[in-house]
Amino acid sequence: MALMPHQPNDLMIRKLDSIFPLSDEERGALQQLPILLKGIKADREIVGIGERPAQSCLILEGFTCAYKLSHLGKRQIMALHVPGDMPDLQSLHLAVMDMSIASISACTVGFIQHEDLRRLCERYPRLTAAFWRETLVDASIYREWLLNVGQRSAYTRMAHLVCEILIRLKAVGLVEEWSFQWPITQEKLADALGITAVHVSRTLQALRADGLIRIEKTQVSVPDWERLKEAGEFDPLYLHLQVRKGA
Amino acid sequence: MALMPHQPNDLMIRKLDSIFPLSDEERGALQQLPILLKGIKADREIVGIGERPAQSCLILEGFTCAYKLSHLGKRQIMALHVPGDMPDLQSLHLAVMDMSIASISACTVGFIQHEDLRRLCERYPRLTAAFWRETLVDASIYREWLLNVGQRSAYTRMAHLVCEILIRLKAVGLVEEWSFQWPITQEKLADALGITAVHVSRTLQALRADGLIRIEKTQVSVPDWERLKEAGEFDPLYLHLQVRKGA
DNA sequence: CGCGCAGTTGACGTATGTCAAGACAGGTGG
DNA sequence: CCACCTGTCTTGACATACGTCAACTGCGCG
Repeated sequence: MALMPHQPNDLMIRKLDSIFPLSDEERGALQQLPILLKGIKADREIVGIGERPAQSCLILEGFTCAYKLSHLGKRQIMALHVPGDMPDLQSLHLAVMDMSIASISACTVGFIQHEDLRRLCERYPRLTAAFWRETLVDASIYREWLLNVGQRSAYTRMAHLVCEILIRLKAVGLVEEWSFQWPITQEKLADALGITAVHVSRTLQALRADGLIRIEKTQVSVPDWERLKEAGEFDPLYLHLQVRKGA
Repeated sequence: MALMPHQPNDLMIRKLDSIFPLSDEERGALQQLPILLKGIKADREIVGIGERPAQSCLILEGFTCAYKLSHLGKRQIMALHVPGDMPDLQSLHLAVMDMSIASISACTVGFIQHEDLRRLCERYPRLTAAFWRETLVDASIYREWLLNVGQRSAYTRMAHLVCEILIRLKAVGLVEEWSFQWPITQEKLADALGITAVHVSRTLQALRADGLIRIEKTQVSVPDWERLKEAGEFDPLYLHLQVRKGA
């Protein structure tokens, strides 16, 4: 398994280092950062809207999501998080949570005190930049989801989401042979895509019939990446996975 | 007029100071920041997707928007910017633009070199935090728009957008008597809300018929704020306009 | 004066929602 | 080990918010 749940600091260090090469000193400082591990069952709220957390969390295993409710009780999932993500890093500078974070599968989460993060940022400005950048990538993903939900058909939207999750999981070593574990119900997919669960069912069937995805239990496989990418109008630029060099 | 286009630094200082009280030294440093002014006509691209800007911009007068296109050429406007906003501050840490910025009315924009911003941030960590926070508020607005586009009816969406613009303009002193200048076409509203221009027309008529808004040329008036707020399911929490005190 | 863009209106089409019934699978208790 | 139960997914019939197309109006600008 590429994931190392018992070394949460390493997961964070590897992720930051991959786009923002760290010095030994910075690496050492991150290694020292206290992270409190916690196992969480599926469908549990981790942070609620309106709260004022004194810590941020780091996903180590499993999946979480960020969501809000409309007045009619309809839920919009605004982001899905995979291992390595820090879903509420924003709370470091925005006192009040404007969304809720919940687990969508059983997961392991690490908690980091804001106090510790602030100290770290004060001493290492480059780490500040790295964390800031993380939140900017989150924002970029929100923008792409807006395009997805606002302008694309259910079919394209779904294909796009599968592409995104595949690439993000690949980046943390959780994809093998174009195949990955993705324990998510159709109802949650519906909330993420802004359609109904019934329509998710039909849309997935269409994607399967077209040979773009295969699903067995919670295992998703992509037999033809190029075709899925095209169907989802997917361009990974918005994930900012590399610091693209040159002009 | 509350706006001072000839003192761009002041606009920025006032905005940052209002949520993040600045020391005299920080204020002085911001005052020194070179800002290059430029007048821009309506419907001009200011920064394009794929570019690698060496500067960020600050809106001084008028309105701009951030957008992307789907493969079918449909446009999603992901954000509207009002005076005081920095639409592409993100480019400070994300090398490649993942969206385009364009004027939606004639406007005055100030350009700030990344180099200068970086120097400023290195010397004044609290300013780093303030700028970081700005980008976090942008992200929060994207999230609310996702909820808006994904889960609410056209009628509610439109009411919500009007509420948001009113509050944001109010924050920079551009609202008088629940009334403000908003030179935006219905086609652009359509692109922002993820509906068609024809449907915008009908929706605005419904809002007018219900006495929630009045429109004369480019002047928008809100006769009954409480009712509009309710119709738009609007809660300004997500704008993070104050650092809410206490638990 | 007239061109052109923005907005309006009506008729009609459709992607997606709603409701409701049934199938299936996984977990639990007897 | 079976029986049951609950949550998830599927399927069909039908409803609707919103899209599409096209014609028309009005107004600002050259």
